[in-house]
Amino acid sequence: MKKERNTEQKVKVIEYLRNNSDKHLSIEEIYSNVKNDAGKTTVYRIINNLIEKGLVTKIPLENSQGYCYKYNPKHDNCNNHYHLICEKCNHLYHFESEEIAKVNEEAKQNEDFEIDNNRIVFYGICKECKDKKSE
Amino acid sequence: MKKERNTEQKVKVIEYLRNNSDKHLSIEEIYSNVKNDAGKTTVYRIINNLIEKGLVTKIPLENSQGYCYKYNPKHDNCNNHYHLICEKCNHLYHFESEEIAKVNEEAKQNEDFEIDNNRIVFYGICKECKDKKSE
DNA sequence: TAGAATATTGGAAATGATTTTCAATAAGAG
DNA sequence: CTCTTATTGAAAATCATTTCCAATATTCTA
Repeated sequence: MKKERNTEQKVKVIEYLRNNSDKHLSIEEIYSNVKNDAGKTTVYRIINNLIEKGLVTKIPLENSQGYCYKYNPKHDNCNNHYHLICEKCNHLYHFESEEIAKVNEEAKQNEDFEIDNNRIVFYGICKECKDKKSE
Repeated sequence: MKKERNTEQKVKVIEYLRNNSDKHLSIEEIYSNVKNDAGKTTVYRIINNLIEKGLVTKIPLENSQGYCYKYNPKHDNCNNHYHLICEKCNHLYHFESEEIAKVNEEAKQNEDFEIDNNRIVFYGICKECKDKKSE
C-alpha cells in the first residue's frame, strides 16, 4: 500500500493553484511561479496526480503555436459556469448558463451519458474578434 | 497570388474523408488508408489546409497514451448533433439535442459569443462505463 | 505541344511538450 | 535515530507534428 507524502513541492504547487482558482493556467505558468521550489518534471507529476484525483481539470486549447493545455482547479461554483474558447484569439472565457442543466438532463435521458460539468467547452467567436472582423 | 493545384494526393484524402463523413478519424487512420497515394507529411498538410478552409473540424481527445486529435468533415446535419467524449473509455459519441440551440442563444445574448456548432464537446461518463463500474 | 514558373510532395531532420529513467534525497513510521 | 520507500529532478527518451529542401508535378503561356 502506497502512502502519499507531504512535500514542499506539492504544498507550493497546490498553494499557487488555490490562489489562482479563477484562472486557467498552463504548465509553464505554474512552473514559472514555483520554480524556486519545484522542477518542471515535478510540476507535471503533481498536476497529473491532482487530475487523477479529480481535483484539477485539464482543458485542451489550440493556439497559433499548436496545442496547449490549461489547468484549472475545481471549485464550488463549477456547476454554474462553462467554457468558451475563441477560435480566433484563443482566449478562454467563463460562461454562466441556466439552460445547460437542461442539456445535461437531455443527455442523461436519451443516451444515459453523465456530463462532467467541469469540462464543458464551447468553441466559437468572441465579441472582440467579431468586432475586429467588421472593422 | 498563389494558385492552388489539384493533385492525386488531395483527391484521395478528400475522397476518403467524404466516404467516412460519419466517423471521427485520427491522422493515423487517414494516413493508413491513403498511404499508397500520399505520405504522412502530405496528409498533415492537406488536413491542415482543409481545417483552415473550415471544411474539416479538429476535435481534441485524450486517451491513455496521451493526447490525440480526431478529424471530422463537416456535413449538413452538423447543426443537430454534438459530441460526447467518455472520460473512461475515450469513445466519442454523437448526441442529438433540442436544448442546445437555447444555450447558443443564451451565449449570444449574454456574452455576444457565437458558438461553433461543429465543435461542441461534452466530457463525461458513458452508459457502458457507468454499467461496468457498478458490476 | 514544349518549356517556364511555381505549387506540391515526401523523407529526413527539427521541434517542443510531456514522460521515463534512475540515482540522490527526504518524509514518515517505528 | 534509523530504516523503508515515496519523491525529486536532470538528462534522455518519446511521440505527434512541423520544417526543410531537393525532386517532382501541375498549370500557364507562347
